[in-house]
Amino acid sequence: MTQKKLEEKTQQEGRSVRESILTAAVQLFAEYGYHAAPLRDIARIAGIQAASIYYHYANKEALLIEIMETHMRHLNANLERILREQHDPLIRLYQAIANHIRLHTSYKNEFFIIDTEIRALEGDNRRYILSLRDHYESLLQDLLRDGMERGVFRVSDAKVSSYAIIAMCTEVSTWFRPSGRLTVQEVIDMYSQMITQGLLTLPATAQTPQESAHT
Amino acid sequence: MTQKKLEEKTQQEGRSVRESILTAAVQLFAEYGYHAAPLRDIARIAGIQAASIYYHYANKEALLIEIMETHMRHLNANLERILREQHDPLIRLYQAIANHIRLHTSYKNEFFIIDTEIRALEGDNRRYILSLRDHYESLLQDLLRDGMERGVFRVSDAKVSSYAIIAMCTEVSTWFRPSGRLTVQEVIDMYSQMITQGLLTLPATAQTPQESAHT
DNA sequence: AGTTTGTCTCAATGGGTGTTCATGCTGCCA
DNA sequence: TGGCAGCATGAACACCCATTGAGACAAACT
Repeated sequence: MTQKKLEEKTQQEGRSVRESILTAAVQLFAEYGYHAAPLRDIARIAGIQAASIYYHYANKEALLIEIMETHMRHLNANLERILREQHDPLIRLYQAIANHIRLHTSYKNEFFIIDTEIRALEGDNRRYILSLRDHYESLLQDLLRDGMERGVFRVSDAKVSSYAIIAMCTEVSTWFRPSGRLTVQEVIDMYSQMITQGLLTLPATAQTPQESAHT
Repeated sequence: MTQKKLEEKTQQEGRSVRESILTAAVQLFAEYGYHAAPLRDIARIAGIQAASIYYHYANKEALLIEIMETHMRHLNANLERILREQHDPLIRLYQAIANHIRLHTSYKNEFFIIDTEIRALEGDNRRYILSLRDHYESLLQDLLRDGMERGVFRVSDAKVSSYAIIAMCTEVSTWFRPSGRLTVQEVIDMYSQMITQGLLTLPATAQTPQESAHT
């Protein structure tokens, strides 16, 4: 089949078979987990036979990798652009949070898979996806450290802070519903406020209580 | 075998076979995931045959439930005690954070399983574990709402704030190492400060930037 | 026309899975 | 001494899985 004909067929079906397979995989990996999602079910949802998947992908793991790589690259590219275009630490942080939450709500299932199925990968594949995640973390850490040096952010452990920010913003994907009570923008502003200002009404002059913590 | 003799054997072996099975299950569920952890491997680590597991547990899912129930109950019981014994919102919050992080670092694997394998449960079991989680969330939300009413915490969405706090404190279990750079106590204080005071040096008189968020 | 190329399918393969069951062993008690 | 309860086992069962390979079919090219 020639390229011209292929594109016609793609347009005709609305999207290529390859995409149908990936969409089905996202759905089932997110719902049941990678290991509990049979290739046959993915094929059925995509409207083909299980064997046909192997024409488009090398194996089951290749589906997982493509899902993870695509969206991790997307996340990284956006953050890199923000760091390139903005230089005020507070605006950078806000936009980083917005980027993270927007992608994690727009591609709920995909990012949920990234968060829960890394251990299903093996060897080089695992290392590769982890390197993308590490890159994202270090970009955010650079942002935080720069803000601390400029006196905008309180001096703290940039690594730990980045983990905390990523964790809370990532988890939005587990409860957010587009039809729910809050809009994405509202969630972004809430998280931004919580991350920058915390929960207290007044800046504590005294320290956070550290006595009698343990009963 | 009489009860007395059973206990002797237990002491002798250091712990009962039942516990060995559970310990092995925790290890493998955390490392490979519930579905990817074969019962035969669990048995081998516990030093018995796969069939022997069925004398102690009804099936594989029973292992998962026991792990999840034990530690969710533990987490809840501690938070309930804190709310009973403490009434200052700030101390309550600090101790809630400390409790969460202490358990999530002491029982890393167990809580990691709770967070990632709920979808492996079915029907009533799933509902039961989810109800324990919901209970924990509502306890924390009560704590936050009370603090807001008393003017200690900035008024915000208690639900969303509780999700954010839980998410960031939970994720500690994925990176914390007892032999690492930070002690548990240091981590607790960092998170407590970040949650209550945020990242900024100064309380922002102006609003968090909301313009030009989207590129 | 015949040939090639892209796409898909059917049927089979080989291996792994949770679980069951009949049986064996061991120490206790009557 | 015989029988019983607790515990463990090896072998089997029934199923499900990812993957493969040979072939079917259609469209496109020569």
